Amino acid sequence: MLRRQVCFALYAASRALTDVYRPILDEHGLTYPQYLVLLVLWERDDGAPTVSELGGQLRLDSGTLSPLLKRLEAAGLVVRTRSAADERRVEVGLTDRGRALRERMGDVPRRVAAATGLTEDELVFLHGILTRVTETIHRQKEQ
Amino acid sequence: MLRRQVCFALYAASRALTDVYRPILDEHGLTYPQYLVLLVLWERDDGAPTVSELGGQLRLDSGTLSPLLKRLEAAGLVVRTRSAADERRVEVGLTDRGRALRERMGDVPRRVAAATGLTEDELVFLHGILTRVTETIHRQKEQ
DNA sequence: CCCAGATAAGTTGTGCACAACTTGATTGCC
DNA sequence: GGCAATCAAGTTGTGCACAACTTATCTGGG
Repeated sequence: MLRRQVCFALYAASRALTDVYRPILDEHGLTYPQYLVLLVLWERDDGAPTVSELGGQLRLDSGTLSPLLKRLEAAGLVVRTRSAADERRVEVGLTDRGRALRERMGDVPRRVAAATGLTEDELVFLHGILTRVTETIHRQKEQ
Repeated sequence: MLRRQVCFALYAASRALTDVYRPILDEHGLTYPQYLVLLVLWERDDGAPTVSELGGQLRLDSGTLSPLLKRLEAAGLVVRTRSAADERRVEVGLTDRGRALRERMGDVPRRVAAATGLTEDELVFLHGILTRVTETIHRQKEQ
């Protein structure tokens, strides 16, 4: 009964994969959600996104992001600055240390993918199906 | 970069699906992990499993389960009793109220599956791949 | 029989997630 | 220009997850 539920499979797989990340990210003193935030920042080093923009990409709200970003700032990886144009916004930018981390963590995705034991094709397929589930759900919620 | 990672897709899909469960489970005053515990108990109403056995099925430790079970007990859905044979163990059994809930929640899986927008075949395939990922990871960890 | 090591559950502390709320800034309608 | 509605970020409170530790019980080798 439990074993047949896709939802449990998804929940268990997500936690199992986080278990794979944990020791790897721990070498850099990061948690998985912190790593995700850095991925977004590395991707668009041009303009520093606001907390909301980060939340839009990761689907996390300020209740989660505010303390997380405070910890990343305390670790010297990001800086938070009030926008001059709109004082409500807070822009999140990388420090040199945060930027430098990108190179040192370049092999993380490959190491994790290897630990899943899936082929390239399976990973692509899995990615497609999961993304579709997520988008279907979010589309329904907006209506 | 972020969008391409299977791990993010898995993390996002898992949270999206929990979002689908939340309002449905909320009707019964349950959280998703609490619902999973009840699924295990409903499945084997013969013998009351111990905390460890529950943890083995759900891959959760006593640090997570102890307070969760205390809340389920406070809600009148389960009872925890020290095993007579081995006083270290605590057996988790259903109350009448906990058993009765099974009927009332019978349509939950169908309602959630519908919200994913996936076909039956896709759900089966997704389940297979996710289970395999989880087991591959856990097998590696044990070695 | 005894006690060292193992085992089961619980506790403590940290870090997400998320709901509900607060505070301060901005926008649009009049 | 004034102010109600909106919006961005942060705060508070609850409930997982999980590591590290504590306490109580059990087991097996000597």
